[in-house]
Amino acid sequence: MKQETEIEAVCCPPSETEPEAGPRPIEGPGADEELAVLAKAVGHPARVRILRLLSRKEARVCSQIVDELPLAQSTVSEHLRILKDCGLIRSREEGSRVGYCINYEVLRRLKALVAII
Amino acid sequence: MKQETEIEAVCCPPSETEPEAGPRPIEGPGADEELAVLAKAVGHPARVRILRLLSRKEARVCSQIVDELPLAQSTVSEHLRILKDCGLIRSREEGSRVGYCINYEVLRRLKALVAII
DNA sequence: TTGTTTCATCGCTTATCGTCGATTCACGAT
DNA sequence: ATCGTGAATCGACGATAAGCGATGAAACAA
Repeated sequence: MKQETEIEAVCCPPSETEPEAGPRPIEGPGADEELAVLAKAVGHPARVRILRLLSRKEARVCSQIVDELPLAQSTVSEHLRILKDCGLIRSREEGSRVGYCINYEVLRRLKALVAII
Repeated sequence: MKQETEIEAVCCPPSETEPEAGPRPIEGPGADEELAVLAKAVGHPARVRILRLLSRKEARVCSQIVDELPLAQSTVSEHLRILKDCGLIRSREEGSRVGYCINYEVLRRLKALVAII
């Protein structure tokens, strides 16, 4: 049996290609760039919607997310890729499906960066 | 004598064309769109930098901001316009200069919208 | 096997963004 | 009046983003 906490049970493991999430400065040029990258990813209504769907657990797998949005499957897939590239979400293969979940570590980081503006 | 608090003394009055800042829902489609608009405005390093300069009071007037950024004056002016259009900053004519300041009401709103993702 | 489902990726078109130099406009100073 | 300064706007350009349909790959069902 794998060691799974309540929250990890429905979430996705970190991937190798995921951006580093270690301790980083919350100010300075690097932080400016980091905040800009995360904010840009959030800067689209469809992606905000996706984040909320995942956060509220109203959807988990790709096909469910597609059903909730008035966009083509390929477009939704692209939005998911953008959110994944900046680390805000993670994915896990589940048979023929793909489950997505929030990466709360990066989301906390975004909140912290916004909070100190 | 005008009624000026410590903070208002260095800030700018609301403009007529400024987006409505009344009580609005923090969830739902409207909130998604609102968060996307604000996040998109923050989604550029130069604009993050401008917000920090204003927040830390390291710069106030346009020419100071231009001096702090490695961009042409017209480009900085465009970034200022984008931040102003979404309500995150305000401007005030000061003789031949233009003073800018954070609109803390809208900034608080952004923080709240991000916080509940 | 063959078909179906699920999702990512490719190719393409259109729209928006970012940047700049040049121009214009409004003030103050001379 | 003219000049100079500070800032917004304009026009153009390349780069990036957003959207879609079509295709491809993997998993499951029959």
